[in-house]
Amino acid sequence: MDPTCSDSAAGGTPSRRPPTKRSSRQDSSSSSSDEEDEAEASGEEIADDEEEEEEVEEEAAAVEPAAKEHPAAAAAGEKRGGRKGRITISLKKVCKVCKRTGHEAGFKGAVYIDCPMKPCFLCKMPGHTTLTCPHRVAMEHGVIPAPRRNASTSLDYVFQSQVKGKISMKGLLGIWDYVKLHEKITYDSVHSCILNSMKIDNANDGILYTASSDGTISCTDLDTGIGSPLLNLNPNGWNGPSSWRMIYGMDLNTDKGLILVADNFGFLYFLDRRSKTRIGHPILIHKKGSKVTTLHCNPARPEVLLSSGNDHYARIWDTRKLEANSPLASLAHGRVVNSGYFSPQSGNKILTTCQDNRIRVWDYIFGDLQSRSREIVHSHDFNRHLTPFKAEWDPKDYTETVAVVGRYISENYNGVALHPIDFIDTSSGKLLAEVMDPDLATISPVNKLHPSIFIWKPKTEDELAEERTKQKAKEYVYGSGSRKKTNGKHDNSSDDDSDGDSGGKNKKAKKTRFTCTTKGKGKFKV
DNA sequence: AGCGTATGTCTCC
DNA sequence: TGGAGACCCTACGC
Repeated sequence: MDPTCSDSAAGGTPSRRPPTKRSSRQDSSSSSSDEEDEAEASGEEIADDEEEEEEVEEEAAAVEPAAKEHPAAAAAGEKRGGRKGRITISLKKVCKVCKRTGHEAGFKGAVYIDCPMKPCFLCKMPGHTTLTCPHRVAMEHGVIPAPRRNASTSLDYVFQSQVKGKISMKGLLGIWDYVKLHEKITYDSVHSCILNSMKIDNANDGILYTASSDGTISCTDLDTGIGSPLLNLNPNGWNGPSSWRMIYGMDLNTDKGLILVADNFGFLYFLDRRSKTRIGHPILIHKKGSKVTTLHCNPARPEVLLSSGNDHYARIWDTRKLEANSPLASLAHGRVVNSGYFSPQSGNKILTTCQDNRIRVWDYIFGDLQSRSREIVHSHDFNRHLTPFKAEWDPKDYTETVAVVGRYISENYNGVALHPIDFIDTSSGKLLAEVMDPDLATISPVNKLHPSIFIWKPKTEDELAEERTKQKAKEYVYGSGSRKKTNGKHDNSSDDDSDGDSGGKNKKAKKTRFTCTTKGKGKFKV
């Protein structure tokens, strides 16, 4: 029944991998140093560049004292079954990424050092690393550290009970009022696999719809906790991964009383909310066999549907005349599209998150959709192990410009690597704020902003006018050449970015149309 | 503290 | 076309 228990898991640990053609550049640094050891033991020269690093060599008889200082050497000696011969302990710098010597990549304290042999991890362009990427968000400017908390709070309770607690089951659904934490209820019988989407039916207060990788849609009454299944795409149970259907995308069309559902094979289903029955036949809306990641009904025109999928497309549909291969528009992306959302008020804009490390914005869905209005470089290209990152609109931002999205690349916060949650002005690509908390050391791929509680305060007309004046003064002093320097050859957010540079140069980018209040905990950079 | 491992997509053969 | 293997900053249990 559980697809995750299948034998479909690919890859495996490096130690299980058979040898490949890349014999001189093996997967792990340990294996490559083993090779060097072997080579030296047999008198061969090592082809690698000789760097200035020293090598310590010990005779087998002297292993014991060496092992005290170098446990790895002892382990290596044991592995070889006490084979007599010279033990070489290499102190060469070996890059974990490209396996070459002479440089290192990885964490140095809380700062991650990039491999200079690879393209930039952030914007994917060659010639520089993440640290020097023009799209890099710098932490050093205008940061006000949050006070470290020692006292236990209600959040600590949640953390202790949920994160640290032993939760071995999958598909748990927890519901609580955040001011009454002790009344939290956990349901373990609603789904048997991970929950991918949840929607509360605003027209029927207290009804929650959930979509899961177990292939079912459930409807749960939040007051009574009574749930009922609405749809099961795997009525015949587990017959292997090739036939197991999982549901990721789901949305409600409250006008028509419909629930729209999409599976990991590219098909869209309609459910009638009241009769709890399927309507019509499944319709192929993305490449056959590819996952549909999100569905979103347009808030102003509920018959207009946005789907995004693993086939590198986001598509707009008219659900009144829906047929396969008949989208109103197909929006091409560089890689898998993690999510796509209409803007929350007018529904005229589209915001997508793609695994090519770019957030894309279309300003007007009834205009020319062939090319996106903006493309914002942002670090979120991590899909394995984690829920895919999804940028979302701030639902209470009437100007439909602010989006929230978690960031993958960490920042050094008082010696700790933390992953901020970014607030981005999608009209310019500028970072408005980043939120961090030492108690939140994990990555936050999915974030929901409160529908009514503001952490943003729109600027007054006077403040805006003052900023415009300051900006003009800067342009006069520095000229307009900075944009070229900043963006270089990268085609990023600036197609119609009249303000000049985008995401990375944040000393200038910090102030735009919003300020951020210091309500609550965590760190805000404005 | 350190190791093992689940997990998804992409590229190459 | 499909399968095997690679993959840069995880999170968590043992």
